[in-house]
Amino acid sequence: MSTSRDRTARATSAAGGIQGVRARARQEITVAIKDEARRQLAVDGAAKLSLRAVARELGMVSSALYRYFPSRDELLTALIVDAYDSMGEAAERADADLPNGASPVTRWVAVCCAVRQWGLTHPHEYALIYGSPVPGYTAPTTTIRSAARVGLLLIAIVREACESGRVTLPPLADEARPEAERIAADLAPELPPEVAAALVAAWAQLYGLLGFELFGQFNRVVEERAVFFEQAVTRLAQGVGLTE
Amino acid sequence: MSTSRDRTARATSAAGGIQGVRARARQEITVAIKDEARRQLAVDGAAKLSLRAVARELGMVSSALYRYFPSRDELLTALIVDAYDSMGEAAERADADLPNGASPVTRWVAVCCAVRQWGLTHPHEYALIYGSPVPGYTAPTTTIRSAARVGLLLIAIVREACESGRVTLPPLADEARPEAERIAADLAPELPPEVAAALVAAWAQLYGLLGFELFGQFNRVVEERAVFFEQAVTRLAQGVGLTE
DNA sequence: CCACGACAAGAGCGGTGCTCTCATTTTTGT
DNA sequence: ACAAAAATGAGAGCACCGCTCTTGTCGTGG
Repeated sequence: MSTSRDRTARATSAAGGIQGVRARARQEITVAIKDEARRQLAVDGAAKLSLRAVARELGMVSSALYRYFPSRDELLTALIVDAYDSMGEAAERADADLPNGASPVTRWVAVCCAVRQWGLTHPHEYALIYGSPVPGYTAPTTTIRSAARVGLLLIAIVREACESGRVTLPPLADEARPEAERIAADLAPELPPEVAAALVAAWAQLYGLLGFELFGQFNRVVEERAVFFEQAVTRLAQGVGLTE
Repeated sequence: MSTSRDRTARATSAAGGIQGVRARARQEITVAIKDEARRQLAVDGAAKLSLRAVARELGMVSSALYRYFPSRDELLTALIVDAYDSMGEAAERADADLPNGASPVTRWVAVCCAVRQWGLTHPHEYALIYGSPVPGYTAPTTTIRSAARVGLLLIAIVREACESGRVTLPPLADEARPEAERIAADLAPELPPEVAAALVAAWAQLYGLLGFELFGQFNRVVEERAVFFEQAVTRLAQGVGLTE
């Protein structure tokens, strides 16, 4: 009788920690699944990611996997969120690693290059998030926070540059003003409308450059891709009005 | 006896034309397969395109389809080539439809808008060619001719603008010069290196803008996408040095 | 201590891409 | 003109896929 009490106690304190062994195991298995899936993703690409193969590799039967992810798409969604976060973190770290007084242009270029570097290191994950997310599909709310990290960082850089008077941009054509004002109001009210609009455009263009490099469109066209990219994103910085 | 001769004769002249009935049938069935595949692509996206479903819809058995396309990937490649051509044709027509003395900037914007319009009309086909073509994959030689059409058109516009002295761009930073010269030499020897390099960057950036719109990255960010796009590609034109 | 709920395992369903064999039909060489 | 050769279609079958359902086991909370 005392033994059984001991066992119960152990289950909810010593061995299991605060959550109990089961909750702990669930968490561990969940990340194991994601890790293995990410591994297969990096090798074969998203199209060939197979729940059965993941399960097989983990020594479990495929149906067991559905206790952790209700479908293959849900697994992919989880990988997407992780990828956004991984990329966002890389970008933020690149910015944070800069010496304190770094100029806005320097920060902008550093962040862009960090994004590129992340993409080069994780091409399939990049394809997963910026490739072809089924046209018509809108990301679940849980992803948008992670997805926005790089964008928010770029906004912050430009905002700070703005506040110290290091952003100048010619005024907008009349027909483009209203939408620019809308964008600025939604995205960064502190920014002049023409800067906010230019920033959104530059943001998209950055991923155009990177996508072309990663997806082979630059094959036999651009060779020295690092210098080409740096040159292009420097001009992008000028395009949003960053002057130093 | 005369009947058998007649039948033979018909087979190689009247009914079959110069090529024989079989070659003709092969051609027709090939396009029928591609049409049906394109139909399914437009509905469900590339991931769900299924040879069996195509065969079923065409009233043939799935194995018969392999007489026309050796694999699902080959079918997709054929669709890719057609998509590039369709898009290239749309762009070329938009340029050709302009009044004769249209300025380079006007032509540039018109071509970009035509590309956008094509993408909006064929989102899944756009995703097929500019989405995620398996990182590491290099397009078969047959596709590059079709893939280059829009690019060549943009080059032509800039070249003509250049010849009439309507292109000016600040000189390049030293470290970016060699690669710019390489690009110019390979792509358009008539163009100044800084223009050629800027053109390649603008080309990629155009697809960044379009991809973000088509793939939902602009959801809840940009609303008036047509005016935003036109504004952005106008600035892209300025970025390659087009002045009017 | 026990009933409940989380879990792993297995069988199974309908689908996929692709291969192989076999009969039929067209083309082609003599 | 006829037989050999090549092209085509049909069908069965293999291995794999995502996903569901049932069954038995084992932590866990009342």
